[in-house]
Amino acid sequence: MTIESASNKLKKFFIQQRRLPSYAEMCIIFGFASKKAVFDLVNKLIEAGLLEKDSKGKLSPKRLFSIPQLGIIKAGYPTPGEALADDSVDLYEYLLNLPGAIFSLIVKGDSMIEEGINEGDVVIVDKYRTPQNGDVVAACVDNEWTIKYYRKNNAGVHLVPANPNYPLIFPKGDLMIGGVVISVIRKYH
Amino acid sequence: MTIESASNKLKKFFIQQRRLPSYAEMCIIFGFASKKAVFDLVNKLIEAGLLEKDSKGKLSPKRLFSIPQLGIIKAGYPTPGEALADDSVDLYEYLLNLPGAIFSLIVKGDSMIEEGINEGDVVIVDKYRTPQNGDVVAACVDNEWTIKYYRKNNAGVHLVPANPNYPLIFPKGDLMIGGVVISVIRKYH
DNA sequence: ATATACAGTAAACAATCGTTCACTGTCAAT
DNA sequence: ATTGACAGTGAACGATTGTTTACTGTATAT
Repeated sequence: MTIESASNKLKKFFIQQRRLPSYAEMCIIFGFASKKAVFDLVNKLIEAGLLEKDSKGKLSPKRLFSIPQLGIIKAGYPTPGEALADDSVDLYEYLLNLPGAIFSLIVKGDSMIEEGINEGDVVIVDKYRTPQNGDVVAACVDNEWTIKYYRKNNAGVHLVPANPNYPLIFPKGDLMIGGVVISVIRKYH
Repeated sequence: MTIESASNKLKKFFIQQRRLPSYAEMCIIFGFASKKAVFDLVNKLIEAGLLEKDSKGKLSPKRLFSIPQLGIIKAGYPTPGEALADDSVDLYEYLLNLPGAIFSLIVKGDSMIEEGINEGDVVIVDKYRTPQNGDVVAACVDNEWTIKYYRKNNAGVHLVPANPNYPLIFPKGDLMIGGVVISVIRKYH
């Protein structure tokens, strides 16, 4: 049983059950007859930095779900750059740290395309954040949901699309801000 | 102790420890002196659909980290639309189901801005996916990393930026495709 | 042939696990 | 004043936990 194969099996279990298996369960997963074999393997996984034990000796995934962050990539001209860093970003942690009062929406249309929000993207909206000038907001204008820039001046609030082909929106009736867009997630394929 | 407050405390614990606390630990977290009080509260959380017990009676988070998906938002003109759905997307699950051989990069520059990839965005790259024509790829051209469209014709492979202000790249030397961009994550603020 | 290291088995350990039971107080309704 | 419903205490339960120890092969190196 290689470390690689073991960590994959733990990963699969964690995704399905949202917890790590006990040593007895690992016996089944790994095909061992003795918990000692699991015990040794787990210690290797800890040494490899994939798992860790907290102060109470309880097991938890450490790097099991972290995505190695290789550095900064130039999207403009390729420029002489430093070697890719060996850092790692924990998206797991990032997502779990989102505030409590959030919801997500699937974007349809292209009025925010110049902001880099495409059709099909998922936007995550914080309900209770107070919108600042220039924030991307999900708003309900005259009973329809839309996603636009939030603008406020002494004339009042209006909504601006990032795509200049679309007009500004000056809400005639009621304007309800559903929340401020705090994250955009796009999945290719 | 309200369900709301309890689930927030569990959430906080899970984010820090990547596991649910035991009933004894919950006593401390919730401020109870008896595990029975915890037992009752956990049952309420299960009834509320926030936690669940698997076939072995082990506790795991259910909706604790799911983000309610309220539906589809029009980013173009506000159009008469259906009421927002009461579905829910589990980003937690989405992230955990990413393939194994991935890494992430922070984007610098604006050559992919028309694809909706902005400076500061995090792109997630699958190392081993075979790039198709039109895929966004992270490539190492003449020893520099860059992110571009992948184009292949009978003349060979070249890289195309989404921003027309930048030139096509015909690799003189070696071209190494670091991988295919499978996801883009942007965080505002 | 012998020694050494490695990987797994099998059994036992105290500690902790989730669960249950009988009980205590507190509040609201009758 | 009495009742009933809640919410929590405190102690006890068998089961399971992670860990340890002694042992068994099997392969490699000397």
